Amino acid sequence: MPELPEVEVVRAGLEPALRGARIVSVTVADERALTRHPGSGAQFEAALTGRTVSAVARRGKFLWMPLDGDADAIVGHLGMSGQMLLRGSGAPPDRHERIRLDVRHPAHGDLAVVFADQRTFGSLAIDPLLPTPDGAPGGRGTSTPTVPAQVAHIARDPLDPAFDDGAFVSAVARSRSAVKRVLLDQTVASGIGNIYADEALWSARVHPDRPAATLATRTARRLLADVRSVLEKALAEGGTSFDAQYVNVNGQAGYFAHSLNAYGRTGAPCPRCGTPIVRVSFTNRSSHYCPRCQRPARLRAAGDAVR
DNA sequence: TATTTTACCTGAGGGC
DNA sequence: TGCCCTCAGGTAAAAT
Repeated sequence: MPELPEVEVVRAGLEPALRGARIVSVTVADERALTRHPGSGAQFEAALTGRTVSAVARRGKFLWMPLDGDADAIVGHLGMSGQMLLRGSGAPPDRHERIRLDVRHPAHGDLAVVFADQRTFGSLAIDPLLPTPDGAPGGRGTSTPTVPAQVAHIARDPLDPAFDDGAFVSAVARSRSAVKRVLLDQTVASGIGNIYADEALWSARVHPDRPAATLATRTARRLLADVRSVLEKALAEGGTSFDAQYVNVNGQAGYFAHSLNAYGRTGAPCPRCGTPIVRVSFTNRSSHYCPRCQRPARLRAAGDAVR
């Protein structure tokens, strides 16, 4: 499932092919891929034809491609199963292909960018660019301090140099929700999904259901550090692939699935202590954790003060 | 206001 | 072989 590392792999793959490329034609094969776009498929096609892509940017799991003039951008979200694939000009349709952009790059020639999406949770849209409140660049891949309107309510991601650590720690301290829920809240920190939430919590030895506000400040900071190291390691390995659902722009899978310690390892021994990893239901999905390393509650004075 | 639940969607895989 | 059921889960809207 595409989370921050997977989306960053896609962004980095698209960047050299799209930066400076002119959109020659657009084909919307399935309008369900435009659920966040205010206009019709025909309007989407007409509005983009002839425009030039100036960058490929990302914040959290959102991608966007600013267009000439820097007033608007193509915004994309991969949802559960979305893919952005680079194909040769005239390549046959991909399975679950929803939208195709035919582009002409001054150095790389004619290419096709295919948005394919089995479960149709992902989408593309044209969206105006708004200034960032903090004046810092909107996200990875751009130096311009703007974000698409649809991304404006999302927090920066933990790998963003302008990420506000203090705001994260205070959001954790304020919330009565389970700490895993806070990690998944894109308005607190973006880019974290079910896989990396489980991995970071395992790494920090924090139980997913523990009320966020019960974490000591130093524990919250350690959790944030573990979030970062898990994301960075996954990024270095090309992201996590379980099946054909997540691939880079060339259709290749990532390797991080081999490095998972908790997620998807139900019944397998915890790499730290050997206790079998358990899986529990968590808001229509699953949490995986070590019942020995990640205790549901600790005595605050004894536990957090010491470690 | 803060938090929780639900809808959206398709294909893989298990059970019978 | 084929049908039915469950599961995967990010986001935003709706409900509490």
